Amino acid sequence: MSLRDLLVGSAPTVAPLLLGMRLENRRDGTSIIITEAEAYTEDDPASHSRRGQTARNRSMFGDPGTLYVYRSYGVHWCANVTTGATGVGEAVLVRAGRPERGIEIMEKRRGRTDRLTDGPGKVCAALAITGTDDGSDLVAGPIRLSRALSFSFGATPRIGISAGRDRRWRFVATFDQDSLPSDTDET
DNA sequence: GTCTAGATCGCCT
DNA sequence: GGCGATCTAGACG
Repeated sequence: MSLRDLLVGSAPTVAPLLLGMRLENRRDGTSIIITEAEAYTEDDPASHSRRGQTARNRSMFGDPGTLYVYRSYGVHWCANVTTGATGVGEAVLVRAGRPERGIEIMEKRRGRTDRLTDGPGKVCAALAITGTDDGSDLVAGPIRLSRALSFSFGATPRIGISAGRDRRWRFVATFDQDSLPSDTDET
């Protein structure tokens, strides 16, 4: 399944799938591994798309895989991955990540060496994502989303119970060993 | 036209 | 835990 196909799904479905993915700025090689994501939909009172399309949230209604960037509190930029079919106002906010590559550059941008990307505004600051990137394509553009950790996951019956085994509510991820970040990447 | 709340962050106490 | 920074869409008059 292509990344684009994956992003056609609804935001609450796509959000957990973004965990473990890489978000990178190909202009300078900085990247993070996404660790927190939040879904926003059209019928969501907290969503910018709740009252239909406007000039600001236009990207949220764009093709799946579009980057939606907005300014928060007039100070910070926040990056979203647009999901759902074109014309549907859904997106997933990249809330936090783990620094992966170009850490020195990100440290310089953030003016510190700890907590580089543990908030949505910080993610954008570290990766130098701004309003000018709004509407760009996350699959082929300068700010790019890609599958970083090679893993598969499945749902199985829960362990150690006799009743309710038909509910396959145990979720397991299996990682490819060499796709895991090394310990030396720790922030 | 004016007011206000907001998907935040860093610094202050 | 509180607060100010600083911008914008939407609500209200």
